[in-house]
Amino acid sequence: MGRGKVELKRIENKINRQVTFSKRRGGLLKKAHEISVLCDAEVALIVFSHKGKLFEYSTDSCSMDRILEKYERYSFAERQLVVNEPQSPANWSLEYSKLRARIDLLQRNHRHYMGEDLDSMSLKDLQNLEQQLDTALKNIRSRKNQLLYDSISELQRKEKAIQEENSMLSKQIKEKEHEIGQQPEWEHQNPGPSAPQMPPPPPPPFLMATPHQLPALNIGGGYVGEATETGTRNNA
Amino acid sequence: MGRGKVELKRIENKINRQVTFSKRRGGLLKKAHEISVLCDAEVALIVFSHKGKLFEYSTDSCSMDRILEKYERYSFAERQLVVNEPQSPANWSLEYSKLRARIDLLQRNHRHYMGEDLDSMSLKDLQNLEQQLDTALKNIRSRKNQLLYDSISELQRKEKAIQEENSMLSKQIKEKEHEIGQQPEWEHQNPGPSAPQMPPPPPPPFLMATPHQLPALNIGGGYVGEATETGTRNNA
DNA sequence: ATCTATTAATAAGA
DNA sequence: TTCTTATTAATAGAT
Repeated sequence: MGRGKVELKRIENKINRQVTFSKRRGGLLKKAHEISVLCDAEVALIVFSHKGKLFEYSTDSCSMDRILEKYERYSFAERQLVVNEPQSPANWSLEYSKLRARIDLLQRNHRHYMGEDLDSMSLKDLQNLEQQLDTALKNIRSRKNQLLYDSISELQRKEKAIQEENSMLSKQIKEKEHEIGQQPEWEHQNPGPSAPQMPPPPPPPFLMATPHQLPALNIGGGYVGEATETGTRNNA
Repeated sequence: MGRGKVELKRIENKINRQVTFSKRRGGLLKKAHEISVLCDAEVALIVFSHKGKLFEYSTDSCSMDRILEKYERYSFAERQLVVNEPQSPANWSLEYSKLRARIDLLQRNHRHYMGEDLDSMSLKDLQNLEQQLDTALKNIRSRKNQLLYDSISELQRKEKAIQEENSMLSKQIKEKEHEIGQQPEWEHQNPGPSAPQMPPPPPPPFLMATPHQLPALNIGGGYVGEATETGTRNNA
């Protein structure tokens, strides 16, 4: 819109670029505000000019910080925060405050995840948080069950191996007896040397802990698992 | 732009609002990208829909996180929030690593709270985490219900006040009629001026959001709500 | 989602 | 920076 189409590439003329920036920046902030009001959306817009000057807009009902915090809650691709060790002493102070800021943010967030400091949160935020925790809880329980099942399988495997070893040993003993001759006392003490059916061992102790979370522990039968994933991510 | 001017206020029609949001969101992201390219600016744009769905744009040369980090640096610089700066240079390095360690911890923690990175956790850890999240979830739901009940009380209070005002006005009208003489037409238009039993108002809109989370909120009769949206993430 | 009549944004020029 | 104006772009309402 304007006297002539404009190609989507960096404007090389410096003056022109600055003028365009100024105009479009106004338009962008305006549109951000409009969608925020018209559609009841939460918008956070940050623009740094080429020269590094900061311009920002955020939906007034909540501050920029609040939206960024919310964003972090969503964006669980955690920032790995590549902080280069400050080189010169002049940078120390700056880097230090950066870290402090980040810690504050994380801590605030964490308190929310602990179900604390909820007074500042809106109903909608609470609902989102609830959903996230619910999903997390499902994942955690799923993982826990997986560990339990693994343990059980391992124990069963061991049991089987030991039983087989047992049979083997019994057989060997019998052979020895035949070679050397009868030793009736032994027979008495080991009445069924190769008894094929031993009673199953008691369940491992941790199974007693939370019985209600293991509704269908069909050991040796089909696998019972649960798939959980609510939060999906689309990238276009 | 469009068939008719549009007033800068919340679009009350839900369908309309959603359509407009979808269209303008596209426009906004596009314009953000354009200014970013044309003018060589760094842009970070975060939009949460009314329902809490996240949309974002950030200048590709640097990630969203980098821009947000930069923003925080600016923001904090402006607020001059220089937190207890370490005093002697000898301490700086130490303090710095301390903060780093703390951040790493918080981040790892946060992922666990999101139900991620669980492979490294022991069964005991998982059980603890489960317990904590369960408690947190209870708090959050409790707080949410508190908000809902507060809203309801407030609405009921208002309703009562309005009804009383209504009765008062009706009474005044009747008195006027007596003074001036019969005006039967009025009587017809206001059939029951001080009707003591009005039908209950519909439940407030937010009640429609998550029916299953409000097991006992039988206010003004039953209702049927709609399911909530899970947090998804789009990147354009 | 697609189509257009309109309005809004803005490029270029002053 | 600001104003003007010719043009393009965005989009409201309808389909």
